[in-house]
Amino acid sequence: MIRLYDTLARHKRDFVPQDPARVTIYVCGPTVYGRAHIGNARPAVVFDTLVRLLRHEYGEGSVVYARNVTDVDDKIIKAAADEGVEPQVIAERFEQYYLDDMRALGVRDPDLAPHATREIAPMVAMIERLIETGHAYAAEGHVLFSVPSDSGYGSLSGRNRDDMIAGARVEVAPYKSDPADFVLWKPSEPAMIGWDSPWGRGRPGWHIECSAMIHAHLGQTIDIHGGGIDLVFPHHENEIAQSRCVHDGAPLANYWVHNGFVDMGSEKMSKSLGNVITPNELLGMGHKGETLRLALLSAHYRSPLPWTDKLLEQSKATLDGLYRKVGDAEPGMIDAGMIEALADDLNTPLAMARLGQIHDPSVLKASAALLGLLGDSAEAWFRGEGDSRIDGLVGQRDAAKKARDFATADRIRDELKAEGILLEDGPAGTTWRRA
RNA sequence: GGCCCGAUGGCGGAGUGGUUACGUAGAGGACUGCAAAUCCUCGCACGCCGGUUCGAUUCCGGCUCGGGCCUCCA
Repeated sequence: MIRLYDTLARHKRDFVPQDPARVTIYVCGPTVYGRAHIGNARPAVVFDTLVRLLRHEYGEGSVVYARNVTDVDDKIIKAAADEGVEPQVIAERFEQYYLDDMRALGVRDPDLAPHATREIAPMVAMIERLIETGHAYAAEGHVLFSVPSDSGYGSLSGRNRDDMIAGARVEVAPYKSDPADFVLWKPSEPAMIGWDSPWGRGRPGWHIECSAMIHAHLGQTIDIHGGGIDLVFPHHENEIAQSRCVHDGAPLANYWVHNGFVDMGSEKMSKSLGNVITPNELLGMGHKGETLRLALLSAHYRSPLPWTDKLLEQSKATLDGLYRKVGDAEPGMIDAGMIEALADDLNTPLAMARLGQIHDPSVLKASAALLGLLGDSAEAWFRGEGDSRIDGLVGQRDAAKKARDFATADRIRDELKAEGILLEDGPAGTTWRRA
């Protein structure tokens, strides 16, 4: 039995899917206007791990995982204008980068990747329905969701309308009939990307996108909805309101799962704070994707994760040890203790501890796969590309050692060490690996 | 101001009302030509003050500090 902390219920709950043969999970994906940073990578890795666990529990083909791509958005429009290209050019470029970066971290592609620009019709239909039922209204080319029309509003984030208005930091637009109302549709100027609609040419608001695509691809009520903790309000709160009002009160998701932030120094990593580091940069510095993945899984997903060089060192050292142990084993049985740890609200640190206790290499290999780790051969992990020059030098040193010319042997070893090649003399001869 | 989290050994990080987390770093030993790897051993860790209890790092209250959200945000 898998247990998950449900943000809506505010405690851990036994996970019971509506249909074990079709478990549905939707995670908010990237808005593709820039390169993903390591904080953006956390939900991708966390939910990839959750999906691996679900597939193990319910069967490979019994889980439908959707992660959307927001490819129309004001930041994309701005980036496109800055470069003098169409928004689509920006969106396609950064989506590709995103996929490349996430794959490098061992994140498998989702089953479905709906794009906002390809799903305008369902969004318009949903907005029309909201207007018909009195939950939305058109004003000055905009369509707004009427928050006072939804009595259940605020249940996810735990805040009421008065709190929101009292704490509002943004000026209220004049066309809103209530300060808490949010945009479903906004007008586009003639030169700007847009679609025709009953309310004139325009583009969708951010929140309606997810509601409409979830309904179109996964159904009225899904099992799990995931995303970063910052999406709880307003994004997910608004999704809930839209979907519930359209579907006669049916819940949008039965479980709400949110990951915590990656911290840089003493504050969160975010583009607006300008303190980001990207997987792309880290990969370029010689760190391996798997090291980044382990680092992201080293804390429980709901805790903040401080990102430091030391964390990367320690993650790398841990993987070195695990790869030494696993060698070139074929996957066998999965360790029950590891599954138990993951099933308890995806306790990856505990799962890692269990992993370290496994002695059988084939059990280790199979168990680590559930975390998306140890997928390489030890050979590939330690050496990467083969290198005949190094093999030659190792041979020379071997000969020197046999002749008891340790000065020469040590010189060769030191020279290789200077370029990051470590030699190890074992009973079966000398092996080398990259630091 | 409103709402919500967290505080564990050098570092990262689980967990538990009374017994070893684990990883990483470090110390000592074995092994080794020397290293590396490996194996063995080691370190009075649970923010502060009260309370409950035979006993609290673990439960309750207060405090201090740190962090997040309050319509850009994973």
